[in-house]
This record gives sequence, structure tokens and C-alpha cells, in this order.
Amino acid sequence: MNRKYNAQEIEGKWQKYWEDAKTFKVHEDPQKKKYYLLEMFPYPSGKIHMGHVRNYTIGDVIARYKRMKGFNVLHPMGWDAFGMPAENAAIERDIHPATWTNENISYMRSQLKRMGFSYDWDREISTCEPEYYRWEQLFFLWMYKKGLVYKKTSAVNWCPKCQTVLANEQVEAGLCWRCSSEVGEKVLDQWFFKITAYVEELLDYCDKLTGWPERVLTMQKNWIGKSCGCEVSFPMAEGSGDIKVFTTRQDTLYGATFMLVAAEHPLVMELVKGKAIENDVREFVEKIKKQDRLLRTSESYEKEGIFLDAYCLNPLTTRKMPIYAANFVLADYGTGCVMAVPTHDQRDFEFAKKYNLPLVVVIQSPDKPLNTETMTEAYVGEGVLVHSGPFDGMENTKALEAIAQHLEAIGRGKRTVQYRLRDWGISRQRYWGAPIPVINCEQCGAVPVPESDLPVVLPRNVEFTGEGGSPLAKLRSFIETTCPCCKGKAKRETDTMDTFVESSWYFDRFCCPDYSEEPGLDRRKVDYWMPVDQYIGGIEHAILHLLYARFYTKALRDFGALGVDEPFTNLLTQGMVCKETMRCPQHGYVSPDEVNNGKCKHCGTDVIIGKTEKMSKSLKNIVDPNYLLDQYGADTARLFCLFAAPPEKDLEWSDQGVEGSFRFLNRTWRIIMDYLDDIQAVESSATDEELDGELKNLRRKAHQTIKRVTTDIEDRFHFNTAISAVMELVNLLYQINRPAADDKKALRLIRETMETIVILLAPIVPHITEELWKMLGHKSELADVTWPSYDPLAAEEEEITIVIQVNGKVRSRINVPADEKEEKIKALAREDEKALKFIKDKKILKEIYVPKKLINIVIHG
RNA sequence: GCCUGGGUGGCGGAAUUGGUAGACGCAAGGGACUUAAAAUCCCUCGGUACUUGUGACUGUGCGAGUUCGAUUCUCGCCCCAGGCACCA
Repeated sequence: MNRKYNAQEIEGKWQKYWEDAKTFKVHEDPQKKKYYLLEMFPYPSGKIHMGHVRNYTIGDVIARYKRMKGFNVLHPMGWDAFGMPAENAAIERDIHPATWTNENISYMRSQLKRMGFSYDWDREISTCEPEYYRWEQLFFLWMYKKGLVYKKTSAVNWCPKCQTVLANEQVEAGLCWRCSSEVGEKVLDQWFFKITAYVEELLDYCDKLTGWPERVLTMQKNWIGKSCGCEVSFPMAEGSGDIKVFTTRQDTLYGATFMLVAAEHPLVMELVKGKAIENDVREFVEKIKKQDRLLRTSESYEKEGIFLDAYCLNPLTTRKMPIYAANFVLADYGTGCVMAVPTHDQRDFEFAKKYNLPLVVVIQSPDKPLNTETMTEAYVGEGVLVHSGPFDGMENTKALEAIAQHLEAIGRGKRTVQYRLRDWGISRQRYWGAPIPVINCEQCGAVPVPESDLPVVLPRNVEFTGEGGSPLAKLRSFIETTCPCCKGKAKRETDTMDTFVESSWYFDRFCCPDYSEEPGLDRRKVDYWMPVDQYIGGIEHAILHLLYARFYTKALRDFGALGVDEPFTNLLTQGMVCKETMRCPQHGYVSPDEVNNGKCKHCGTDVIIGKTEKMSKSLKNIVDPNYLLDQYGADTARLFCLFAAPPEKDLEWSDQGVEGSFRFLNRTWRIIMDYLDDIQAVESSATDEELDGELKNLRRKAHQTIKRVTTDIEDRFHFNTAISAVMELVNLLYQINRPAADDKKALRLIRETMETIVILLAPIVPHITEELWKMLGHKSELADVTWPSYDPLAAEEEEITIVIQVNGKVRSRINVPADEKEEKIKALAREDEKALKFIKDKKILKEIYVPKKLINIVIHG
């Protein structure tokens, strides 16, 4: 037999087989231990990219491995099908978003099938279908009832020329991506999910999610941004009323010499109403509002403010504090007002210097005394309080508590907690999303659509011009309806939901994709599968998607739709796929096929090799998965993605590395073909068969390989080292002397070794191994074969190398039987010729013996 | 500025608990096979100088420390990547 490895033929064959036999279809089985493996589902942008290939390959190896380990594995795939690109395609190419999306889905599905991923395709879901989003609308109504949904005014990016709302990524340097007009701000009524209602639980669980990478949890904690402090009231100097501020530094309250208010804060115009400076202040506020938008991305801008001709009083010193509007105070954090302590806050210090405002030191540095005359920056360190009345002499860390108590006692403040986390704005003034199930009635206000009227189906017959706001808002047949309350004429809400809502519960729906009864989640099935045991995806979703999904899970739990607190037990964030970039001085970034012998094809100039960066169209450094599949096949693509780097690290693309992976598959194929005739007649050898010499070594190596591959996959997902272990075993097979055709004992072992190789590689390169498995004469499906366990006895070395060190330096090595006694080894070491050269007649101070590893002889000098 | 990772041959990466640094692959060089090439198979491959060895010295970003012994632990510094960034 002399067949060549033909990847395309083999892969097509097995993919069809798996599909026809429904090999990867699963159902709940209480007898078996479940394992839910999920990769972040893709947005159907057109075709899959290398990032998908890598992500889904990593997931597939784990899924197939767990399956072979006997788990009941749920491994689903679907489509995050709503979103802006579909709408843009509609505007640009006059194709309906639904058509565009569905065409993309069917193409990308065929690509995923060509990769040989072990999905249960019967569970495929697409979030743009009413069967999916109707339940999302139901959850919206539940949340509305519970007060977890509310409406408030909030600013959006607005292009005055296109008359449309722009997402943040559609604003390029302050200009509209389509028409380059200056983007403004527009205040609209928008819907919000009250994620802050769960903020403490979300934060708490950051310490309980032990299967998540530390840095993701740190990012989430920072994003939530809890800070404890005080709300303090500063009475107005004249008239009644007060200004409330939030501070974490109430220990510096005695040093507060002026008050700052966010420029956009309504209080600003209130305070100057009717005063001479009213117009100046209005101008200032308008300027800041514009500045804010344009310079948002710039480094850090100059602190600016304007005096409001008003004063309040420091509640502890009764000092008169001038009130300023300032550009650097955030309107939507805390109360939008800040007490300024220029001596102990760098921003306040800079502001005070610019506008000549008074400084009072209230914390004295233990190192060098602070002097308001000579200070060049604020002192933010710790110290002892001064100029602080009864608190003088107290350590500032203690004063934090003491002053908080004092404020509460005199009714001027209370301890509070602030979070950086804001509620989740889910309104999108767009067409291609799930309609928000609300009816706006002039009489009754916003009225939820009755549950019995769901789903509110997104209509198809709309026009896409890209101008004049959401196409939905112009469709009379959609808007015009009757109010469920008063039965009068009313208008449907035309906002759709943020697509992050769909991705916040799709993993629940995968458990019961066809369940058509309320609430779209079959508790029995969801309880069996959830939570997701292993979730895999890009680090770019470390905050938003993962936080939203956690919140949504808790909300659904409290509605009784779910029984879990957290959706994802273990999280793996895989690195990016990168490749080197090339630039032509004339033509900018160029792709490899625009380069000939290091020169640009268009102009002949030398091409500059640039940095290695994440694959992207604009950098022209993408590799199309189709090319790989055509050239080498899915198994090579999978093998390379796993072998080039461990999953959490960035993967640097290398065409030669791909060649190497292909070579290894051929090498494995060839050696098995080479032996096929000889081993077909024999059984795989039994482990208790007596062997010696080279054959014993081979069996030992095989069992060591099983051990290594198992722990590398199981404990660390380090597939690169698992693969290299199998490579070593294949190399050893090439090295042994070919046994005679009638040496049954040797051939039995060869067969055993080859079967081990095939099984260990099965999750990684499923097609070639399935084919080899059949060629070795097996009837069963390799995907169902039980993962082997290793025999510790067979894996054990009979001879070990002991390193002899003198003063910590390796000087010699000796081989001894594995069970050699310590005394004997020490004696051998002392007599060792090479070691003796270094010991000579020097006195041996001590000997350190590390069993089975080394002996260190410590001598003087 | 703050937080989190990371820095090992020409390159991607190994070294699981402090115990033989550089597994495996790529690239490079050499050999075998071949009329030839490709493919394949085998060998060499961190650096330095030399007396060319079954050797010596040196070597995991830099500098110190702990230890019999440090890529691994501690401290200080440098560099790279990612995240957050006027959050009071």
C-alpha cells in the first residue's frame, strides 16, 4: 500500500460522515457528566478570519478531548446576527440587511464545516430571528415591571448632515465617517438597563470566579470602580440651599478653599442667572461642550474655569469658598460638583495656580515640611493633620473615619459609596436590531407591549438611505398602533436594542434552541447544561460583553428562568493572530502578492518590513483561511494554530511554520503507510508483554507521551507542548530498526504505538486520524474512542541520569538504575573522575542529594 | 500617571514544586538517495577564545540579594505589549 496523504479528499469524506451520522448531536443524559464548551459566537461579517479559526480550533480540541474522556459535551455554534455592518451594506449596496446577513451566515457556516469543528449544528441559532429575540423582548418587559429598565435623557453622537445617530466607532476624529461633517451631540430619551442594581454582586463574584484570568477580573473591578467616601454639604454663603459633593478625601476638608462645578451642570446657569457675567459664562459653557467632544481623545487638556460670582461655605471652617465652573469636572460622576483642595490634589493645585486661589496645607508630610509659598505640586501622600481644628495631630488615615463621623454628627454629610459603573444604555436609533417592545401614548406615556402581543417583529419593507434617522421611524405601518392602556392612537417605540443584549443570553438558549414556550428557556435543560464549563474568546470582550452577560444571568436568575449565579465557570482569553506588515514608501501598506523580491510591484521601490501586528485588512497582513484550506487542508490549519503558541499568547503567523505542520502530518501518515501491510495482520500488543532494548524504550516513550499529552491538554490547554510530545514519539518510530515482517511481537508494539499516536492526535487533527484509524482496520469511530490512560510501570525509566555538581556547577553525569540507593550514588559521585578534578584535595563541606535528580558536592573555596 | 501581563538562540517557543537551560518546530549548514531537481531520510546547530576536548569559560533584559544551587523567589532599574486614564 502506498497511498499519498490527500487532505481535501479525506476531510470532505469525514465531514460528510459526521454530518450524516449526526456524530456530535447531544441531548441531556443524567447518567453522564456534562461538559458545556462554548466559543464566543461570531458576527456574520462575510467570511471567517484567522482569529475565528484559532478560537474555534482551541475550543474544538477541548470539546473532542472531553468527549473522548466520557463527558456529555455540549458544543454549539450560532450567529450574533444583528448589528450595524448589515445596515451599512444596505445603504451602500442596496441589499436588505436580512438578505446580506443570511447570505453571510450560510457562507460562513460552510467555512466552519470545512474546518471540521464538532458542533451540534441542530442547535444553531441566529439572533436576528423573531424566534430568538421575542424572548429578549419578554425579558425586557419583565425587567420593566421590576424597575430594571428605565428611560432617561442621554447624549448621542449626531451627524447634522446625515440626520442620523452615530456609534462611537463611526466618529473619526470628531467627524462623521460618511460625510466628514462635524459630529455634534444630541440629547435623546433613551432606554437603560439598571446594571447598577447588581453592582455589589458583580463585584463580589470577581473574587469568586477562580476559573477566570486575573487580568480580566482586574479590568472588571476597575470598570466597576467602587470608591468609599462621604457626601458633604456646603451651604451657600447667601440665601438658602447648599452644594453637595462626593469626596474620598474628607480628611482634607479643612483645606478645601474653593468649589468646582462641571461646566455642563444645570447649577452653573442657575447661579449666574441675571448676573453681569451671565453671557460670559454661557459662552464658556458652550465652548467647553464643543471642546469636550473634539478633544476627548487628546492627551490631557488645559484646565479651565470661570468664576460664577457666588460663594459657599466650608462646613467645618466656615471659610467663604468661591464657586467656579470647570472643564475637568465630570458631570455624571458623584454629584457633578467637587470640593477643591489645592494643596493635596494635583488637578486642584494646577487650577488654583492658574486662577490665583488660596492654598492651605492640612496634611504635613513626615519627610519635608510643606510650605504654600514654595510648593510646586500637590502633596498626595500620607501624614499628620494640621490647620484642622480638633483633628490636628491625627494621622490622616485615621482622620478619614473621624471626620466622616463628625460630619454625620453635625448633619453636614454622610458616608456613601460611588461607582464608576453606569447603567447600560441599550437604545439604538437603528433598524437592524431587536425592537424595544414599548408603545408611546400621548395620554399614558411609555406603555409596555402586552406579553401576549409578542414578538414585536422587525418589519422587512423599509427603505435605506442612510439619512434622516432610523428607517423604522419612517414606516407608518410599524409606528401607528393603539395604546394597550387607553386604546387611543399611539406610536411604537422605534429604538432597537444594543446587540450586546442578544449575546448576554445566547448561551442559555443553546441549551434548548427550539423551545417555544414561555420564557424560551426550558428550565430542565438549562439546569442540566448551565453554567458553561469553559468559555473561550478574545480579550477584547473582557469588560463589556462579559459584564453584561454576568448581569443578565443574575437578572434571569431572579426571574426564576435560570438557576445559576454566574454564566461562565472558566474563561480562556486567547491571544490575537498577528503577522508582519510591509510598506512601500509610495503605496503605503502592501500585501505579500504586491511584493516581488522585496520590491513593490507597482513602483519597484524597496519594501520596508514593518512591525508584527494583529491581522487586519487595512494593514494588508491578513491570511485568508480559504487559502490554507485549499492549499493544506483543515488539519494543517488546526495543527499550526495550536502548535505555534500557547492559546493565551499572541500567535505570530509564519508561512514556513504552516509548511512544517503540513510536513509533520505527512511524516506521520507515511510511517503508518510504510508499516501498514506488516501490522494489519497483528493485534495491538498487550501492555504486560515482556519487551527489551529498543522496543522497551519505545513502549516507555509511548506511555510517557500519553501522560504528557493528557496533562498538557487537561491542566493547561498547552497544545503546543502536547503536539511536540507526539512529534518526539513519531521521531522515535522513525529511529528504531525496522523489525522483520514475521517479528510479530515487535509489530504488535509498533501497532500499539501507532494507535496511540492516532488517538492522541484525534482532537487536534480529527480528519487524518479518523482516516488512519480506519486504515488500521477499526470499525468504530475515532471520535468515540476512549482516551487512553498510561501505565505508570511502563512509563517508568529503568535507568536515570544523576547530575554531579561541584559548588552548584554541573561537572559530570552518571547513569544509575532508577532504584539505586542514595549511599551508592553518593559514593559513585565522590569517585567520579571528572568531579574529582574539581574537588582535588579540598575539603568536602557538605553534599546535597536531590533524589533521582542530582548531587551537589560543596567544597571550600 | 496608574493597573495587568511579558522580556530565554537567527526565529516561534520548552523547562509542571528553586535542581541537567534551549524540548519540539522553523530557518541555516552538511551528508545520503537521484541523471538532475523537488520530495524524503540522517547529522550539526546559544556565544567566546583556545591547547579542538568525554574539555574550559560564559549565557534566560540590567544590577544587587536570599540559597549548596535562581529562567524560577525578593528588592531596585530598563524596555515592550495590553487595559484604564482628569472618577474628586
